[in-house]
Amino acid sequence: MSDQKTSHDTRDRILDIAERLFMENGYEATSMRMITGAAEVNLAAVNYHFGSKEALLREVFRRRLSWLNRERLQALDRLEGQAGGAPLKPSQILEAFFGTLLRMGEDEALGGMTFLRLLGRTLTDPAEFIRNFFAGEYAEVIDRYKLALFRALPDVPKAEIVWRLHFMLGAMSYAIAGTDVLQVVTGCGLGDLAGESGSGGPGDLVVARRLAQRLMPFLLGGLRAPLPQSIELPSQQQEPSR
Amino acid sequence: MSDQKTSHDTRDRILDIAERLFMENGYEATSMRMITGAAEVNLAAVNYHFGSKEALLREVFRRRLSWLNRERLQALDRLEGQAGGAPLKPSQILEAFFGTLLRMGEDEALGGMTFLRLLGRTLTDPAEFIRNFFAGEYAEVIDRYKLALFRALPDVPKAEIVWRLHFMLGAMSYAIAGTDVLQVVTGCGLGDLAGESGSGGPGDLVVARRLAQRLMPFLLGGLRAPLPQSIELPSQQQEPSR
DNA sequence: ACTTCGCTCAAACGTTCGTTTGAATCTTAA
DNA sequence: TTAAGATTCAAACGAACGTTTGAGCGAAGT
Repeated sequence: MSDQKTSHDTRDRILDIAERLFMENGYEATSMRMITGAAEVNLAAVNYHFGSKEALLREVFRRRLSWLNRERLQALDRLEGQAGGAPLKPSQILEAFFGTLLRMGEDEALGGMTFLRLLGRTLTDPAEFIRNFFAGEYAEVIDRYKLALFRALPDVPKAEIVWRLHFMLGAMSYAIAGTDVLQVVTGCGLGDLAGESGSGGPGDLVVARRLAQRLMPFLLGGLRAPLPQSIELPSQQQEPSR
Repeated sequence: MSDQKTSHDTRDRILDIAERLFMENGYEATSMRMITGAAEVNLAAVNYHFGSKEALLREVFRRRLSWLNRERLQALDRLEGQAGGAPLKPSQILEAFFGTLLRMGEDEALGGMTFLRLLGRTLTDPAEFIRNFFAGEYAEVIDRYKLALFRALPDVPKAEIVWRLHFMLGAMSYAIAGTDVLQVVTGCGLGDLAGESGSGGPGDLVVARRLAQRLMPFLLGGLRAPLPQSIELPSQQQEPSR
C-alpha cells in the first residue's frame, strides 16, 4: 500500500524481509518467492543483488555480525585497557560478550530480537556453508575471549573453560531462539517478559533487558561452578547425589 | 552389500536411516529419496508405512521419547519415594532429568549420540508441526520436574526457576547438537572427548559419559546462582562489573 | 539526441520435491 | 490349490524450487 521507497531501497528491503522470514521458517523452508513476494520486489532481484540464496543468507548475517563482533572486540579492548595488564573478572568478560549481543536486541536498527532469534536458530543449522561462514565470522572474537577467560580463571583447565563457553552460548541461544518451543513446553517464554507479544514489537526493548538480567547470573554461576571431582573416571560410578 | 533382513525389517530400517539423515541434514534438507535410497527400500515405502514425511519424523522421535520420558518419570518417582515427602536436592533432580538423557547417548540400541544430536537440533526447528509434537511429548515430564524444582528451591521465584530450566536445556542441547558449529568456532568439540570421531562410532559411549561429567556441574552452578539484585530496574544501569 | 549503465520485469528454464497409482510379488491360512 | 491380505515395485503426478534470460525502463554522461 504505502509507497515509501525513499529510505528503503530494494537491497535493504530484501535483507530486512529475509532476516524475518529466515527467522520464522528457517533457511530451507523459506523460498525466494516468499521473500520477494513479501518485500514486493521482482523474483530475480535477489539473484541480481546477491547472487544466490546462500549469498543472501550470508549477507543477512554479515551486516549484523560485523557490527556485533567489532563492538565485542572494542569492549574487550576497553576493559583490558582499564585493567592495565591485570586479568579481567569473569563477570566483566561475560558482560562484554553476552551483554553486547543482548543489547542488540534492544535496538531495532540493529535487527532487534528478530536477528537475535535468527542467530540462535541458525547456529544449529547443519548446512555446511553456514558452518563455514560462522567459523570465519567468529574466529577472531572467540579467540580473544577465550584468552581473556584463560587469564581470568588461571586455576581452571583450558579445555574446561572452552566447554563452559559452549554451554554458555547454548544457554543464551536457546533462551532467545528456542523460546517458541520451550514456551509451549514449559509454559513460560519471552512473551511473558513484556506486555506485547510477537517479534519486532515495542516490547522487544524490555524483553532483551530483562532476559539479560536473568541470564547473566546463570551464566556466571555455571562458569564458576566447582570442577568435576576427577577428570578421568575408571568405569561406571553413577551416584545421583553428591 | 550385506543382506541381513532378519532383525531389520523395512519399517525399522527406514526409522534408523531417517534418524541419522535428519540429524545430519535437518528435516527440510533431507528428501524422501535420500532416506529410501540409503535404506535400500522403495520410494513409496515411507508413505506406505508412515503416511507422510511429517509422520515419519514424528515416529522417529516418538519411539525414543516415549522411552526417555517414561524413564525420567520413573527416576523421579524413585527419588521422591526415597525422600519420603521431603524436597529433593537440585543435584538429584538434574541427575534424573539430564543424566537419563545423557545415558541414552551411551546406548546404541536407544539411538546413541545420533538421537541426542537430532533432538538438540530439532528443538530449534521453527516448523509448527514439530513444536506441537514436542509440546505434547514433553508436557507431563516438564510439569513434574518443574514442581520438583519448585519444592527443591522454595526461596527462588518460580518464574526464575522456569527460566533457568530454559537455560539448562539450551546449554545441554548446544553442547550436543551445536557442536559441529561450535567446534569450528571454538576449536574444541565432542570429537576431542573421545579417540574416535564421527557419530555412531564406539567412542560415543565415552563421549556421553565425559560430557555429562562436564555439563552437570555447570548446570548445577547456573541453577543455584545468586538471583539478580532487583527484578525491576528503572532504566539503563549498565555497570559491567559487579 | 544518443549511448551507457544500473536496475526491474515477466517468463521460462531444468530439477527436485512429496505423494499417488496400479500392477507385481510375497505371506498366510483355509 | 487357491483366495485374501500385506508389502514392494517402477512409473508417473502436479507443484514448487532456485536460477537464468532477454527485453524494457529511467536517470546520468557526453
